[in-house]
Amino acid sequence: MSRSEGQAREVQGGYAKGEAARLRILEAALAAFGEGGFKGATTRQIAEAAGVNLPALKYYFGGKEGLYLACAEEIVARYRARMVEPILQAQAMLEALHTAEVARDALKLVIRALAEQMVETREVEAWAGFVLREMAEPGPAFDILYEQVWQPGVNIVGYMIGLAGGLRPKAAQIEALLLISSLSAFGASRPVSLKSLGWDDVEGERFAQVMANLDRRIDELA
Amino acid sequence: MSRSEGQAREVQGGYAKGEAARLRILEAALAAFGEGGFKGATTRQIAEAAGVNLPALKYYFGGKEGLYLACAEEIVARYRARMVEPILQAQAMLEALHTAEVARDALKLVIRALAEQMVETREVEAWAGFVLREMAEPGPAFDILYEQVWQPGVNIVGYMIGLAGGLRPKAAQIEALLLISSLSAFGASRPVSLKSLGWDDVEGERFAQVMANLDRRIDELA
DNA sequence: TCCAAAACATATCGAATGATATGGATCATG
DNA sequence: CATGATCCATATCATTCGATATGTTTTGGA
Repeated sequence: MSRSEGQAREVQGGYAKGEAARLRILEAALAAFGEGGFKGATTRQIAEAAGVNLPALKYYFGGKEGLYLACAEEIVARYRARMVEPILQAQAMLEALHTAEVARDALKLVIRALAEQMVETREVEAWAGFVLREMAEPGPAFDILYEQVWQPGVNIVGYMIGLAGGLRPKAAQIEALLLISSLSAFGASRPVSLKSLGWDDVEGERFAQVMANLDRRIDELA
Repeated sequence: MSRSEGQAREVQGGYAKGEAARLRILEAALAAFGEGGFKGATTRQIAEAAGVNLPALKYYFGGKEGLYLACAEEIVARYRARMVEPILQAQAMLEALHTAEVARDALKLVIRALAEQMVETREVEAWAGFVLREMAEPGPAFDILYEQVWQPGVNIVGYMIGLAGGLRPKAAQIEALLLISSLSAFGASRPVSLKSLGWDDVEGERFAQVMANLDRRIDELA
């Protein structure tokens, strides 16, 4: 008897080989789910992309849905890894000097970090699709993504917008939603945005141009 | 021999009964594809929701993909029906008086019309999902939606932003993308936005609050 | 070296899905 | 009312998909 019910396996021993395969599967699944959503991606396609055979998915993740949830947790982990520092820094700035101007600078920091996540690599294009899809049509991973990524993000941005200037609390919340949603232009729907702009990437000077627009918008909150 | 190759049927005679069924199928398909995307929706589910049997889909639309394309065309038609008037009005305003202030007012008109489409009904929530999904991951209907809906929308908004104030042409294009994308907060991902705001709809006073934010943003373009 | 745990592979099953063959019911019109 | 076009229903096929039963190879520690 290997492992009990259809549950996923938990790493325990010092076996390193399997962990590598686990990661390959996770990576392939992130890309596949990000593109096609839960139903759009097939287990065979993921297995092939990861260079493993079909039962490996059950072996490591218990099945398709387990793999999907594991992807959500991985996204949360990566999001946190990238956002913890800028958010801490923003909070430090605000504790040191509690003015509207500092709030705007702190907000720029956070928005820049979010934007960098959106733009970074092809890999991120996948998880942006994953998150936005799950927010649009709640699936198995909705709760974890909403509570761990979306809601905290909207809250902190809304809070800072409130401190930043002339918006009343509700208007600040709405502004936070609009601001974060506008980032999706370079997240999930980036290919289209690039086509509209006649660009073929969003790096260097081009990323700076986008950030200039976002920064200007934050300055206008004064 | 009824009709030639797997092609869809074209209405010709004065038969009215079939047209009603055709519309029921189209409506059900819009909702289903809007929620789950091309692969996420099943033909049986659509047929049942429309109150017809399975072969009816082939009979009227030639198959699943034909139905999908018909949905895209229907979306284009509805979009045009709602946007033609505000766009004509905006153009008339600009022809009468070619100033930045008028441009901002004209832009408010167009953005309001777009926002109303996003907010309107549950029905629109479906096609917003349809369009955004197709923009995120190009499928069979990408071309028609991009050329007939997305690109013209971005262009006209970008043009007006350019007229509206202090943005250089490229910055105006970027701003147009950000502005339109921010509307998706109340389009595809509306349920989440409502949850974040503690609202249960976006009507009346609440829609006015959202529009106030958007209008303020347009005023700040000066 | 030995062996149990861990990792991988082959083959196949049952359900769901898109499609369609085939025939019957309904409708508009001469 | 007869007749062909239009519309609808039953039954079934071939694929694809997720899952898993079963057995083999590899790994790392005693």
